[in-house]
Amino acid sequence: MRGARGVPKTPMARSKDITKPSILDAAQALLESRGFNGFSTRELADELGISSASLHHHFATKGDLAAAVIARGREQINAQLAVIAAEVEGFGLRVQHFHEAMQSSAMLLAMCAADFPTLPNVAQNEVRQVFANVLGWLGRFATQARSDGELDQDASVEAVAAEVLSLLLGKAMLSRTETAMELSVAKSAWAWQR
Amino acid sequence: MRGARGVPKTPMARSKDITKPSILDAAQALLESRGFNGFSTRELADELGISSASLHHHFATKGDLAAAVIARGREQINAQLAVIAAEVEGFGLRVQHFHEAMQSSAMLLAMCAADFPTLPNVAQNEVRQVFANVLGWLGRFATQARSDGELDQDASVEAVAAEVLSLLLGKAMLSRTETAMELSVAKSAWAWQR
DNA sequence: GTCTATATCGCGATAGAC
DNA sequence: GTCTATCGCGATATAGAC
Repeated sequence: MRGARGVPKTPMARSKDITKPSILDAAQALLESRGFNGFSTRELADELGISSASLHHHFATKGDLAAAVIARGREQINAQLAVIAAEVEGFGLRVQHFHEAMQSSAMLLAMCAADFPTLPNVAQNEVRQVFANVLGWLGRFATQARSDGELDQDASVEAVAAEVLSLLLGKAMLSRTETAMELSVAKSAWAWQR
Repeated sequence: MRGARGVPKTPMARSKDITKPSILDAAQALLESRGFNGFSTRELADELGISSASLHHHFATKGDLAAAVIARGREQINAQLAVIAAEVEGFGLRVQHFHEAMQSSAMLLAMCAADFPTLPNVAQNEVRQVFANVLGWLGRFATQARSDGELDQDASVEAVAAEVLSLLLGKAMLSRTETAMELSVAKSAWAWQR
């Protein structure tokens, strides 16, 4: 498949090319830093060096754009979770790897949660899916950990999953306030890591 | 001090009165549900049954309004923290009471963190203050707990404080996504509660 | 302290030429 | 697929009468 002037599409875009991924990258950066209602499509277009009309050619509405960003993030997250599921053993270790792997996605997830009630429906649906995926993944291995005795028999797997994810989201939120405090991972934290 | 028509100002406002607290209540509700960039001053005015011009008479700018909401929240929080500090013993118990008492403020704090980069300066300053207060409070008692042996000697008090607050913020964020999962407090969670 | 009316701006989105 | 130009609207905020 070739572009209008015979330029191959797939190979590494040379400097000036506007590709969907490049749009999504810039959009995600704005979404993470300012939130869905905190940036304009014009601003994004300017940053990409194109007009807002051109931007709307690639994504008809701002909601579609957000949905695409989230959908891409979800796929990346799912891929990372699959790797951890396959290559890491034990709930404590999996949670630890989860935490590390999700560093790159935590802010997007957290801002999507914050903006959720004001997001267009297409985007809301994507957000629901990511969170269901992540909570499901955590819940699955929490259940397994409970069977294996790594978690207390009377622990609520939903609560454990929600806490693991909440801690990730909360740290992302806290990091936005510029309140000086070490956010390094505590060695003190979790019961099941002891 | 009396109003224009000889009506006493302080005593319990009768149904139709627009008082600053009543404005702050409505503003806080919108701030929590939609975020600073997700609602308009007109919307707030409509909800209060006054014109947007009247609203601007009470608070000159949207930023001033947000700042006032946050300042009020900070005072309430500080009062609650003081009570816990005075009446509760032990870090584990204090954290537990902290969590319960902050339920009413968690969403405001979390949304302020999310919106932080886009907030007007007056509001940002208020946000910085609340977070510094809360983290300071937690850090103070974490330090004490470390001295008392309730926390490991090599634990980072900053990290512990940040984690306690992050978990609170994160749960508030997660609750926004409508992802079905029990959010009840896990009995499994914290090392220092064991 | 409330109102109507308006100023001024920026937003998301579209039209239509190239 | 990009552009210029513009539409229609809603945002924050102000002016000035009552």
